[in-house]
Amino acid sequence: MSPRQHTPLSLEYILLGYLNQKPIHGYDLYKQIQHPAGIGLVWHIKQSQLYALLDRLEMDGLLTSALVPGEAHPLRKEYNISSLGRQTFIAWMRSPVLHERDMRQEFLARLFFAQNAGTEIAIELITEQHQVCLEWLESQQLRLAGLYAEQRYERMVYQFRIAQTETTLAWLDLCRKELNQ
Amino acid sequence: MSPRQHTPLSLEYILLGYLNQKPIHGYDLYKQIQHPAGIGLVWHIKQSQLYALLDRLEMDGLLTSALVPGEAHPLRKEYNISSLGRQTFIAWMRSPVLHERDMRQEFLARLFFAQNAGTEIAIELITEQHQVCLEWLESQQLRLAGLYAEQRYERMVYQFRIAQTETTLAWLDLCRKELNQ
DNA sequence: GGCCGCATGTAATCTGTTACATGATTCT
DNA sequence: AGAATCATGTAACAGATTACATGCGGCC
Repeated sequence: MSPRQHTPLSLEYILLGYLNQKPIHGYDLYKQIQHPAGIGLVWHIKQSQLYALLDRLEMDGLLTSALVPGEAHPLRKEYNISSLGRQTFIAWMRSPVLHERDMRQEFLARLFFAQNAGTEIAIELITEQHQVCLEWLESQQLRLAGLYAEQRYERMVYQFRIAQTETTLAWLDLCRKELNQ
Repeated sequence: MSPRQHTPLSLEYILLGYLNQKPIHGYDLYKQIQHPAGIGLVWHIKQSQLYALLDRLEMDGLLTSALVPGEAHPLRKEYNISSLGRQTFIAWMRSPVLHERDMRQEFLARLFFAQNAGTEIAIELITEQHQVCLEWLESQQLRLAGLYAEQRYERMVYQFRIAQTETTLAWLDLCRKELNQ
């Protein structure tokens, strides 16, 4: 019956999540997802993939679309969530979450192999990564002030990212101390 | 000249990293990568992908292979890193690292969209995730004792994972408090 | 006129997963 | 004899990236 052989993954739920808020067209949706105060802080997507996913979600009946001819802009294709789409989204929101098993931080891989490269290279690596984290933190701290009290959930996701980076910094310090002994 | 159109990604460097330690065949390498006290804690790979990558690394001249007929085991294909492979690996180890921009934690996506689902659902979500993190932590704590003092780098990666999860727990508590106000 | 931003895509390729195939050896 | 583990893959597909194509409207 179903035209799909696979279960939709998180990216598709994220699109449904945005469409659950209001109808939107691809270009605007892309900008919203990219926006670093929102989901863009932790989740990325390419424009070409976005359009492809919207297409597929429509084919699967989770979205409907309507062409909006432009007065002051080019032709838009505005998407709207269907009741099936809304059901699917809610089912996802309520399904059990797991502990993420795969973190794929390139830095961790390098540190792991530093055992064969010698202590000095490991310390260099740690120092460099420490610097990168610090710079990122400094570039971000300013933004927190810009998140108003009403933007609760944006702020939470933001704070998560900050907290994780601070933990990484503290851990890097510990590693460096241990290697200097 | 080169048969490849792409630059190798981290997974391929991880294979080179293991092969830089000693010659090994696919099956053993797979078990080492999977082993949760090592790189397996943060990086996953499927067996079929592993064999495919080894194949490609050999075609690219980064590895050589030799068949080892078995006395007490089936036929093995033992891989050895080439000098080009070693150069490639070292260049990767010394290249600049970036701050990871993409974390893709499904839980964060759900929390973000909880703004449309209501506070109760958000609190439910947070409570559930808190439980998942706690259970994971408890399942892991025992292992730290098993990592001897010599296994420095394994222990560091391990401690990173633990610290990140503890930070997540603290952050979840903060979120819950804020939503309960 | 030329460039930038808006807006939607296509094609090719690469990365990673799922499912399956095959045969040897070891354990019970 | 049968099951589990050792050992190496193939085929098909899904997910994601890169590069390119196309056209409209507004601004300098």
